[in-house]
Amino acid sequence: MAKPTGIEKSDLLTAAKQCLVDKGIEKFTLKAVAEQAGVTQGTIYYHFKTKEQIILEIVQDICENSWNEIMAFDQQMTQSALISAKSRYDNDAFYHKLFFTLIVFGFTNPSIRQQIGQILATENEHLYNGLKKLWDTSPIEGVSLETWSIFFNALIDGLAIQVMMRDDFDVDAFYQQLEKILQTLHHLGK
Amino acid sequence: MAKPTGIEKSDLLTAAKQCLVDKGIEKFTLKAVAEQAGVTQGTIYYHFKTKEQIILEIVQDICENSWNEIMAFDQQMTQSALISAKSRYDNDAFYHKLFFTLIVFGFTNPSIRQQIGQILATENEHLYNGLKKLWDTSPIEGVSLETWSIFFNALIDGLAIQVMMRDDFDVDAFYQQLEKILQTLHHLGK
Amino acid sequence: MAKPTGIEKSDLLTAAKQCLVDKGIEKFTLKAVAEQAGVTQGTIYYHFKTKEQIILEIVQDICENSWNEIMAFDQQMTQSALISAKSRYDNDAFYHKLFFTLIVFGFTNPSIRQQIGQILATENEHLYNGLKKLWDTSPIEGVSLETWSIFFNALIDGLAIQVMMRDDFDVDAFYQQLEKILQTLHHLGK
Amino acid sequence: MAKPTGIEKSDLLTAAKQCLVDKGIEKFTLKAVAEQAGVTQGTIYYHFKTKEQIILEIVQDICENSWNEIMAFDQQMTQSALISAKSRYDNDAFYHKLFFTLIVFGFTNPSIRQQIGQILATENEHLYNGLKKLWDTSPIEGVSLETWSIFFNALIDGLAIQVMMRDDFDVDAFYQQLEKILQTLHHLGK
DNA sequence: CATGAATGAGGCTTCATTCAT
DNA sequence: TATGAATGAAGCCTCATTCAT
Repeated sequence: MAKPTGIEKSDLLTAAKQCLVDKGIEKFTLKAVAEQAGVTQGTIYYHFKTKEQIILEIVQDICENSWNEIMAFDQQMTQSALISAKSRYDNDAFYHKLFFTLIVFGFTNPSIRQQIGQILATENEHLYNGLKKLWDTSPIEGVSLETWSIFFNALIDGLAIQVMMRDDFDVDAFYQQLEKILQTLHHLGK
Repeated sequence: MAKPTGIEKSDLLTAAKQCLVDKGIEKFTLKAVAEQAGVTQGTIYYHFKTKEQIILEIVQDICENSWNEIMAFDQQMTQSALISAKSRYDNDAFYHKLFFTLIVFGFTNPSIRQQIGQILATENEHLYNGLKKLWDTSPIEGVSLETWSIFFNALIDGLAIQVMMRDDFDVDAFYQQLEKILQTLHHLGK
Repeated sequence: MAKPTGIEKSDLLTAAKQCLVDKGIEKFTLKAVAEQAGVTQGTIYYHFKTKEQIILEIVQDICENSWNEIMAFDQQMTQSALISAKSRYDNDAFYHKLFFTLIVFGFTNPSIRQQIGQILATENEHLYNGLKKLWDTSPIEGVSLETWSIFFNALIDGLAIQVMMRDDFDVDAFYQQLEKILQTLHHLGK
Repeated sequence: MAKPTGIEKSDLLTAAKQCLVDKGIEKFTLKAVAEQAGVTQGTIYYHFKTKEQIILEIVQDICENSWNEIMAFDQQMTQSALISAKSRYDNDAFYHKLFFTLIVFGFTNPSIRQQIGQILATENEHLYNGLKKLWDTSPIEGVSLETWSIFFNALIDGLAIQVMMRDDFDVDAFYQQLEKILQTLHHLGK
């Protein structure tokens, strides 16, 4: 008993994220996390002070790490990649479920809420940088690029909801038309 | 003991909604609902078979009733009313919190998920009807009005998230610029 | 509301017996009895003061009524009818289950225990009367007919247990050999 | 809080048996077991998955352990020891109450019923072995020793019922006459 | 470092019982 | 006479958390 397992905090966080998405908020128990990670409950308490702390660190982790991966598309930004990359169901249902779950946590937990706000701000910024590369100026006068970035970020999240909740949502058809909207906007700017 | 209270199922549902928003998923307990409604836990079980049933009936209730009130703006639909009405924070943070909470419930509960999908479809339809009145044809060729309704519905939900999670979000400034986007789209269609 | 249902105490007792056997002691609830009888729980409280009272009246009912039917075989008493009649599984698994259930109730309820004791005494007496008709004198000197009646009554109950609890119990084979035992005893007495 | 108690599963089972006999099926609560064992309810759930599991393990325990003690008489088997040993009220009212209680549980729980059946089969076997030592051959032609063992086992259980339920049952007088029956059977075999 | 045993508070649920109608 | 709404106590069970080893 009491052998080093070589398990690190990040492993526990990964297990915790998986649990949160798989079981939902109500059944997100430390027992479940421990099982998922292959350790005992006691071990979790060696790494985290409380259950809430785990959730907080998940949020921080997303803020710091996950974002990088998700925003890798930053590089080869094209027209509709703007939106599609983060929204395609297959790629990130997991991420979006996790994200929305944390948002709902945020409703009653100021500290989480604030961090989620921070993440959103960062997302907006990333989109802003992407837009700057694509568009010389805003396609519509009086609408700043900052506003456009918020606009698209909101669109991304809202679409994720539709995709996740509606079985009959035709993602591909929608993106084809979305592409046209973006092209039109692009031409407006010239 | 055991006197009629004159309390009806709808009162319990109202109390339950309030609790769900106030306390969050984890602390959404039947004790809390009972207290909120001014009855005993036993009474709740006289009206609902299980806790899950309460949540299900909340979703159904939203589907059937709440929507009417929220969509009252259907009548005097103007340009940006399209979006703003449902999104203004002060008006319906309650509704949006409730809605997102149920969405997250839906992640792990197929039966709820399906109903939420239904609600989204209905929302899309309402927006579609509003758009038909505003626009003779789609402002952009190849983009159907159905797509636009999904587009705006997603935007509404995504914005709600930003509004709810970010203290520094300047709602008014954003809506002013959103208005311009809508005007531009409107003129495109001519 | 509040219509006479023509339901009488005996109907409720019948329903209660059925529940007791079907659901077992732990799940013997008044709700179950009410459903079985097709009335509401309130109705039960019109006829019985408490749940315990129902059980008590079941015992009394068995003591007074059921016994007559079960002991109808008294008339055509033959050799092994002595035992078989009351023991054949198909005929009275119901009765035996009820009886043993009440016995176990009696372990912790003196008033029930006493009545069960009374029932057993009556059973012994019935068997005694049957034996008197079959045998002029006891087949074994020094063993009274009273003892034989207890002996056979115990055998009947003990066999019922074996029959009820063992799937592989070969009732017919056993009774064939039991018949031989009884015949031998019969001849001993001559 | 949360200090090792040195209590083991077998201690909890012992406490549970005591409760089952003392309080009866209906009042056999985990709270009662916990108090009897001097632990908290939570501790019980650390060792057993459900309440039903406790009952199941009681049955298993009887099957494996108790039997050895009870059947110690196997060694010095004499005539009526055959029956008396297991039946004398003072010795094992506890065991018999427990046993009958479990039988009644078995009525509505197949898994328990099956194990009880197994126990009965084992009892029959033990009696069979005892009989083989006492009797060279069966006292009555056509009646196998297996049948006799079932016969006596049933008698034992049936008598236990009479002894437990009737205050006025004269155990000693009955056993004296039972002895005579056994002697007669013994002589028949010669 | 890590564990397993233990805790106690609290959650969901059932149930006997009551009472106004 | 019968009912349905309501109650509150109690039951089973889960869970975050603690602590000796």
